[in-house]
Amino acid sequence: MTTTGPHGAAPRRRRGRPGYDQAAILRTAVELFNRKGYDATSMGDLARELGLTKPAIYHHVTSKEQLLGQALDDALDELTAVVTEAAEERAGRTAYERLREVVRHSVEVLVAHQPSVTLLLRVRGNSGVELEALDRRRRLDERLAALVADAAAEGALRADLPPPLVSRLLFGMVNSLVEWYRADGTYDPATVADAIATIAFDGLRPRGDQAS
Amino acid sequence: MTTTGPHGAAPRRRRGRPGYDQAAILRTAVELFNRKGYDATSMGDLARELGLTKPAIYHHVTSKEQLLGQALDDALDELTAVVTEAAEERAGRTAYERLREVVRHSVEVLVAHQPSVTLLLRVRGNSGVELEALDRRRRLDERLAALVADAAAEGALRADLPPPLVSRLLFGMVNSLVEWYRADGTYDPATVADAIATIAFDGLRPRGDQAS
DNA sequence: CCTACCGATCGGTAGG
DNA sequence: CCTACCGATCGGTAGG
Repeated sequence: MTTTGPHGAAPRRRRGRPGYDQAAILRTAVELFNRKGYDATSMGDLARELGLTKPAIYHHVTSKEQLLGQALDDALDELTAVVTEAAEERAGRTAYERLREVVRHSVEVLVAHQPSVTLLLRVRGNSGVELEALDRRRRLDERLAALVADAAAEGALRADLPPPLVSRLLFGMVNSLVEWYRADGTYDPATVADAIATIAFDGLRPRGDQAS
Repeated sequence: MTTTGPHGAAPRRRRGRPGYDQAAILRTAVELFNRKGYDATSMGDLARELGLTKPAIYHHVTSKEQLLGQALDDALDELTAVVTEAAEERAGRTAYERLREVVRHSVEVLVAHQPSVTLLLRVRGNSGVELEALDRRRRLDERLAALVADAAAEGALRADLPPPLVSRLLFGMVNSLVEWYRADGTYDPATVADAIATIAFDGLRPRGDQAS
């Protein structure tokens, strides 16, 4: 990213507009991809939003698909780290405790990386980049399902619900965050993480218990 | 679906190819829209899938957007019916009981109308049809939030969670169904509805007593 | 970083 | 003269 760069074509002298770097273009692109959908967003839309011409974008970026791939990698790297961390904490912690931690850390990642995670959760598999992302995501979901199964095997989860179904619904609730969460101060991430854990593990009904 | 139909233009004599009716084209279109995304699906794709030429489709359908609009209306009509039904049951039923019924009926609608509901949940607002659907959906979400607030005011839900947040998360879990549910016999709708209600209201941790 | 374009494909419609 | 379509192409725009 300094002097010459790998292409020999890196800008040595600055001329004209101050210019954007790749990261700034990526941020704007991901924001547009989420607002309109990836396919409905044209490189012309992105150029207008940036105040550049369409060809100018290709000075910083090789393709529209590359922008998508970088966002998906960001989301997947972060989510993978959450799951891997929990797996490495095996010593001295129950699966239930690790599952609760995964839920909490997942919420933190969803909030901190909401744009790229939102994009990930909407991928349909229309290209090589998308199919690769779907595959990585599927492997993540399998590791989460295994963690839920371990917690159930410990007896920490009620036995009358199939663990794979529980995993789907629990992380379905977590993932639904990206559809409505706004970092506008209404709820901070810890409040949301607590609410999800409370609903999922303890239930909405007041404790002390009664039946309908 | 019988003899003449409401338009007076029902086919009295068949000639040429057997032909598709509007409903069959809509079904195929919605399936494609969900598989590839609305914008990534061309009318040419739809024509190929149906074994027709592209102009032939326009014999039955006025535009691509009309197909989208019909699917979104189907989903919204069904979901509105669920919420309205619950509101009309006010007499003699608590808000908590009605909320549980809404969850159950929502799952049934999501399963029975999965293609159109899936489409609805992915709408971005890129056209007039989409903006209208988003608006109807927002009004539905408000009615659901009001029902959750009523249940909380009754004391049926724990007081330490903000009802608007509970509503988001509860129906986020319900809606996540469309991302993975397959009517392949793995889980029947009643099992899924029970699992969601159990997780949300009673929690995943084993209870001293469980009645439902 | 722009002007000027390309191969292809888009949603939709012409005449027959 | 109708229905159910076809081959071809419209004006614009996509990513590059």
